[in-house]
Amino acid sequence: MISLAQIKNPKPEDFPPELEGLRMTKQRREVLATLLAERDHPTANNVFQRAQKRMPTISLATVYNCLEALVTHNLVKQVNIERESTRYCPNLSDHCHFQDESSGQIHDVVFKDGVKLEDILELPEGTEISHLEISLKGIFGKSSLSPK
Amino acid sequence: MISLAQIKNPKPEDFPPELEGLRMTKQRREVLATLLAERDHPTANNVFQRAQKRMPTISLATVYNCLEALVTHNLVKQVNIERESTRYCPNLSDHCHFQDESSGQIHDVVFKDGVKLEDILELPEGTEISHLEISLKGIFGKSSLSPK
DNA sequence: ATTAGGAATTAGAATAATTCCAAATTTACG
DNA sequence: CGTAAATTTGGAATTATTCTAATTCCTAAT
Repeated sequence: MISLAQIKNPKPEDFPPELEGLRMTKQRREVLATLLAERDHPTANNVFQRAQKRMPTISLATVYNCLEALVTHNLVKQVNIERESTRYCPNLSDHCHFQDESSGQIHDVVFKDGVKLEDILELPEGTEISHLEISLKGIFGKSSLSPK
Repeated sequence: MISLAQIKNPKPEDFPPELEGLRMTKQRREVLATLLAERDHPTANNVFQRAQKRMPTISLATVYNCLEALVTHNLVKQVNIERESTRYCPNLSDHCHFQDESSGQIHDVVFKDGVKLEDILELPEGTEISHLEISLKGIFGKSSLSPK
C-alpha cells in the first residue's frame, strides 16, 4: 500500500474519497494537502491561513476538526514542544522533533539504525506503550549536506 | 553538594535562605516543600491547593511565579504530557515520564545503565541539546517488586 | 431525481490554563 | 531605620482550544 504521505506535492484532488476509513471531505482534503505541501510543522492557525487561500470559506473550527480527524486516523501526527501551540506533521515514520532555538524551525530527527526506545528504558514487565513523544531543543547543527 | 531533592520530607524551614542563587522566600519554600512532600507530579493548581493548607494566604499567581523561579533555577522540572496542564517534578535526575492510562498516574522512568539519548539519535554534527523531554503513555506494568 | 438521516461545517460563544498588571508588601542592605 | 529592588497578590487579560447550535452536505434508498 503506497503511503500518501510519500507523494511529493499532492493536490487535494489526489485523495480518494476515503482514506484509512476516514471520509475525505473537501475540507479534510484541503487540510491534508496543506500539510503535505509545506512540511514545516505548522500550527492549526498556520494551516487555517494557508488553507484559506485556496478555500476562502473554510473556518478555523473546521481546521481544528479536520486536524483532529486526520490525527485520529493516523494520517497526521501531533507535535508538542513544551507549552507551545500544537503543531502538525504528516511524516508518519518513527521520528522525533528538534526545535532550533535560533531559527525556531522544527526538524524531524530519526533514530540510528535499529534502535528502539523501548530497549533503552527501564520499564516494568508488561508495560504497553501506546503513545510516545520525544522533543528536543537547542542548536541544530548545520548538516554538511544541503549547503545553501 | 547534597541535593535537597534527596531529603525525605523536608519542612519549609529546612531550606536555606538561598538555593542555587534563588532567594528563598516563605512562599518559594512552601511550594518547594509541597513538591517534595508528595512526588506525584502535581499541576500548578494541585500545588496551590496543597500549599494553601499550610499557608492560607498564598495566591495561585504566586504559585505560578514560584514554580517558574524554581524551574529556572533547576530545582524543579516541568513535565509536559500532550496537551495536559503542566506538571511539576522535583526529581532532578535524568528521567522521563510515563502516564498510565488506567490510573492517570505518572511514573518516572530511567534509562538503562549508561544509555544516553544523544547516542541513539541521528543528529547533525555540532548539534547542542539544551532541553530534552520524553513522554510516554500506555499501560504501566505492575513492577514485580513493591507488592501492595 | 428526491428525500430522509447522519455526518460535517460554520460562526461565535465558552472554557481553562497561564500570563500580565498595578498596587501593596516584604526584603536586603547600607 | 530608610530606601530601592524584588516579590506577592487579586483580578483582569490573553490565547489556544473546545463546545454549541444551526445550517449544509452526503449517501443511499426509494
